[in-house]
Amino acid sequence: MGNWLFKTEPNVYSVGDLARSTNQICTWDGIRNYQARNFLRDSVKHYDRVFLYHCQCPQPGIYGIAHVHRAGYPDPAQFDPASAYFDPKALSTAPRWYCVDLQLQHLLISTPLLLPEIKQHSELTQLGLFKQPRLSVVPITENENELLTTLIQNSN
DNA sequence: GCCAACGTTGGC
DNA sequence: GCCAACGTTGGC
Repeated sequence: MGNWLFKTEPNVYSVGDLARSTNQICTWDGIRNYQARNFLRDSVKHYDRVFLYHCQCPQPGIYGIAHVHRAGYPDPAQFDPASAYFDPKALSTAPRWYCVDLQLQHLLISTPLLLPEIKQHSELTQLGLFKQPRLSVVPITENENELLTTLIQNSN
């Protein structure tokens, strides 16, 4: 069972948007970075746990927890000329980009785990969030998962 | 808006 | 395949 942290800009897509969608399920599409693509295609599995992180906003932090409802499959947006995520070089026979479906488990909008608190914990300084700040899909170790979960439970 | 880090592109 | 130029990311 894997654990992950996915970043999103709430102006583009937020945990609140996910909470309002049908069955609280969404397609996590539009990832256009090869390392993140490889994770989505090869490593993110059904029922894996995903911490949802809001970035590029006044108070960056974890605003929700989801699980993987459907593991990696070709991102439909790459084939859609009307989509901002359209990729003319992607072929249906050779997709370039992958997505997963997420289902929301815990909405933390009113009690997020904010970045300054995450940074206070020395055990979390090795988070992929900090080691690979450009990556929007990063793995979380089991120890990190447990600590993040405890911190989130304590504030809820 | 700034800036550091780092990914991508394209000429050679 | 190298590498300079350029683009993107994300905290502040």
